[in-house]
Amino acid sequence: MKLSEAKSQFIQAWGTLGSKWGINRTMAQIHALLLVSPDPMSAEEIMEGLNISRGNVNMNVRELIDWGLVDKLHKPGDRKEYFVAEKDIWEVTKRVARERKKRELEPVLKVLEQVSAVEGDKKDRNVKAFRDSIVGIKRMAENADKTIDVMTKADENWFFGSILKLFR
Amino acid sequence: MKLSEAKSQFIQAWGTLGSKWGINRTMAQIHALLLVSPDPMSAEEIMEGLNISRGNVNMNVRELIDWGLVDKLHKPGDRKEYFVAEKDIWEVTKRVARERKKRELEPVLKVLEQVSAVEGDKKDRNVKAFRDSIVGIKRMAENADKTIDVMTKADENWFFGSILKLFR
DNA sequence: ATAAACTTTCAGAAAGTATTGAAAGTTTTA
DNA sequence: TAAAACTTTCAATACTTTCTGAAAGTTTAT
Repeated sequence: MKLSEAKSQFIQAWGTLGSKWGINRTMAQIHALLLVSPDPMSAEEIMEGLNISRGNVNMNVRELIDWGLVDKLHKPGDRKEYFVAEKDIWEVTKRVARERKKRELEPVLKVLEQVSAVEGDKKDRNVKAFRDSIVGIKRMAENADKTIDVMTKADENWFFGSILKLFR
Repeated sequence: MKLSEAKSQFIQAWGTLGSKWGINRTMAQIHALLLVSPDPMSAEEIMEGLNISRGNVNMNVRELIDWGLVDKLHKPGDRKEYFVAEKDIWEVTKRVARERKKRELEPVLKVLEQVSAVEGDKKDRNVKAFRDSIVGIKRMAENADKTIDVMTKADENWFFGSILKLFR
């Protein structure tokens, strides 16, 4: 397989994966493009590489920077801005986990906390069913939350090594 | 807080979470509704509970059944179909993990395998950057894959207990 | 066999999301 | 200071996904 073909297949696949995880397809594709590029790329180059507009590049690159997955940099003697992706995949994984925890898990935990305060007669089966469900979900969410905390401080080999050894 | 209010807040939050994870909002809401209901519900009841159409209920319930999160059941002497959600959240988590692994992780692993076969001169920095990236992502994906295998066979307390103890 | 009770389908409508591209904004150079 | 070289914004548009509801399909009871 030729490099150009391999690249485009990978970019395609990364975009598809992203869109199944609530991430804009183009954003994931830009990320993929930068991941496999040996050098920083300019907005122009990204536009050409993916056949998308300037505005689209700008928006999605900004979002990637926001997630901590891409950095902006300047080359001496050049006024263009260039973009590089964080290449360490474990670092990428941790940043995504941290970000999603903050944006998604934490808000849900807050709601779970609130709705736990449902007033109630223990004999009402509706109240009981609700409480039981919420308690279970809350425990699960708290476990996930703690696990992410731990993971985002760990080294990759240690983390997976330990888990996989444990359950062998 | 009153039960009705708590329920609707929870359903709302679950729907929002779902949509951020690439799951249809309504599907997540139906799931939430069934999760907190003490009894199986009919299509009619779901329609009323969420103010959605018959077709919409049918489609999304089918999808939930497909994911193994909801079961169809019949009450004796009643020709309507009723639906119940799996209430054990650890079981739910494992089924979702298994399903997403199959639908998303495995296809990506296949592509990574394929594009690893890029032909290449080791001196070409483009080839080298591509290879390095793909190798890293592949290793990460394989670790995730194995971890899910292990998790989907484990008991909740054992799984989280062990991880959290390990990193304390 | 047929009517009633229920479920499924699916084309079109509505809602939601992403993209473009031209205009406005900013920074640098001369 | 002015113009060139870039970057950012955003209203309009295109695209994608979801939802509706009426019609078609299926099952059950008599």
